[in-house]
Amino acid sequence: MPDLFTKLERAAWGGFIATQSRIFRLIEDDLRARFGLSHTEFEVLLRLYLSEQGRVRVQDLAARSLLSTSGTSRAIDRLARAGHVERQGAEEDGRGAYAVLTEAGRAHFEQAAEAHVALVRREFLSRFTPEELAQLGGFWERARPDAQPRTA
Amino acid sequence: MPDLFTKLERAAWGGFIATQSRIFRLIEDDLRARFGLSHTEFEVLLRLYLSEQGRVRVQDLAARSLLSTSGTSRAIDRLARAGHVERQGAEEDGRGAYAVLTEAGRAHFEQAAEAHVALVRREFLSRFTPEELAQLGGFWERARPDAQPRTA
DNA sequence: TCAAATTGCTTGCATGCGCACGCAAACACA
DNA sequence: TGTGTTTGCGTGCGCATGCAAGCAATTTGA
Repeated sequence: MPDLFTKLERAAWGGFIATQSRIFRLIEDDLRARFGLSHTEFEVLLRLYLSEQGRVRVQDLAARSLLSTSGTSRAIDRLARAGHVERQGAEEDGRGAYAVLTEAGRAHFEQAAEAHVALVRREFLSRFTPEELAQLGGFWERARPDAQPRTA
Repeated sequence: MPDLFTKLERAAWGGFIATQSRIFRLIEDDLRARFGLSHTEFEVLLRLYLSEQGRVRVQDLAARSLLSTSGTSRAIDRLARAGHVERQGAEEDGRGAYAVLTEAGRAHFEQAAEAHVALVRREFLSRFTPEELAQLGGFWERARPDAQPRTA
């Protein structure tokens, strides 16, 4: 491994890793300290917030996140204990369950989201010009699984 | 949050997140399935491999990784059980302990590292031209904590 | 010189996670 | 309608992790 990557590759990949781990740690710590939320819980609240009625089926939450169904179920447990969401049986399917954002949860999330965005701007986005941001966006498009490598 | 980010920001930041989580998942799964290693354990082996004598003090390992001292201690436990490393008391300090790479561990790591590099190339590096890789490297420099935001 | 403070590492405990499993509801289909 | 299968969710279990505490070795300082 010491020489398996070229200098160029090391700068591109190693920097990616370093940046990612640094910023994620900051986000985790900030959300936990100021809002009592894990990144996972924040993601769940985000999905609920973006949804029409502020409610989403457990399964849909799991599918959209990186969490398993059981992990999602437990995240909802924690959020429910904190009063941010409530469980609600699905009328149209007796097996199903909704997680529903409470008013308190909505307010709490809005504050957390604002802080989150500020942190991402401060630690990441603000370092680049608009042109560079667009360029980054283009890079990520090409990093997607279905995209083709340069040398096919 | 729905409109807290601009389109431009969303492309740059959201793509970063998506790329990161996708590739890390691939790496984790591959290392686990083919080499029985977690990313954490791989990191520990890497540090040992890069060291002079194939041995590093527990504390130094912890400082370089994202793991706590206790987490490092347990990672060494697992690697020792698998025969990849051995513990060795420090001659110069009776409290200290080295993790030492065994020959088997070295061979195992070399294979894992090769596979790791291949995966990173296939899923990430190969998507970019050398110029773009250099550009990415430059971006990560500016994303470092000590770097200044564009608009100071 | 020797007791107090510090250091290096390990261990008990609590937490979050995924996997496998269980239960109940829904569906398929004869 | 009845039975076998599938689906949606929650729960038991094992594992990895961080924090706080413990233990032994070293360093400090009067």
